Amino acid sequence: MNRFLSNATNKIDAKGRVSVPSAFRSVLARNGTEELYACQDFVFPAISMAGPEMLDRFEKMISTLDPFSEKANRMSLVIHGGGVFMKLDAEGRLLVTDFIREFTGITDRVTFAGRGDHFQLWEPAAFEATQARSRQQDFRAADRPT
Amino acid sequence: MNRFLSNATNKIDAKGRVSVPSAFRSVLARNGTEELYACQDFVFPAISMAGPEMLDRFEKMISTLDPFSEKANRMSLVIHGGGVFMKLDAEGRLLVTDFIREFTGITDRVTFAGRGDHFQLWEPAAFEATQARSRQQDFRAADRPT
DNA sequence: TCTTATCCCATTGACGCCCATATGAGCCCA
DNA sequence: TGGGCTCATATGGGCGTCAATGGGATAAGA
Repeated sequence: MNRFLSNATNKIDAKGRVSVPSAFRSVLARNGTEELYACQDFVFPAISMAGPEMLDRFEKMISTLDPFSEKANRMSLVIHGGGVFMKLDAEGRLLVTDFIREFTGITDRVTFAGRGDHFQLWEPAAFEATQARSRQQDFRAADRPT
Repeated sequence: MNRFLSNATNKIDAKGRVSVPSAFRSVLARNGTEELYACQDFVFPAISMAGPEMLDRFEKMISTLDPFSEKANRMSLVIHGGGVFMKLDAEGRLLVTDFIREFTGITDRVTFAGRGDHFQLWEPAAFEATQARSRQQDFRAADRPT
């Protein structure tokens, strides 16, 4: 499998590290991803992670704009200024930095959620709640004939 | 990695110096940048820094404008009149001058924000606020890459 | 001479690298 | 079917290195 699927919750240890689920790590390995680009999600209080190609996609989008425009500047501020490169340690763990904690509310446990071409870091309760709500609102309602 | 990414906040010491984040310094080293060109950002209350090639880009940009236009004049005033060359000390610190303080509002701490091909110096709270607002305005709605 | 900037060295705390332990799922074999 | 074995994942922690910071000493400029 080459896509990020399902979810799992792991503990943060005393040093602030957390194991990335093995299933996700093997997707990364298969894609040859060494470094991870992490950025704040635009909708939810979650951190999105993927290989550098995600950053490339964002930059391509910015490059269509006038580089001196305010909009291009704002986008760069979020994409470049709000993104980080991280790498896993030998055991496949990553450091849960303040950058991640503050944005997500994560304290001692992390829920990893697959999102197809990337995965996300969530505060467990927030993930639970948001997922439950999404299931109801977004599907049940919309797609029914009125 | 050869781009300026992510952000970090460092303290200004009693002598007015601040450490440039190690990640940024290694990008500079990789590009062989010794001297830094600094100027006021056009959009935000931040100081932009990069190697001298950034000045070249700006000049090229101005040369596309009518040299007698007000816009060309204003730009030159900022780029040439407001630009400074700085260099780091042996420990990778730079001196936070009044030029920087007055324009940004920086007092005792500096947020370094990556911008891809350059990086910026911000007053921490201002960066936080501007980035958060940009994330909402420009991304939530429409313009996400597919 | 006094102030401001540069050079050099010390301290501390965080992070990376490495190895050890535990938990649990699957497997083999009786 | 049940007991024990094995392996992989998740977790815990020691230790060395480096980055961030502090501060004294020296050089340069006003």
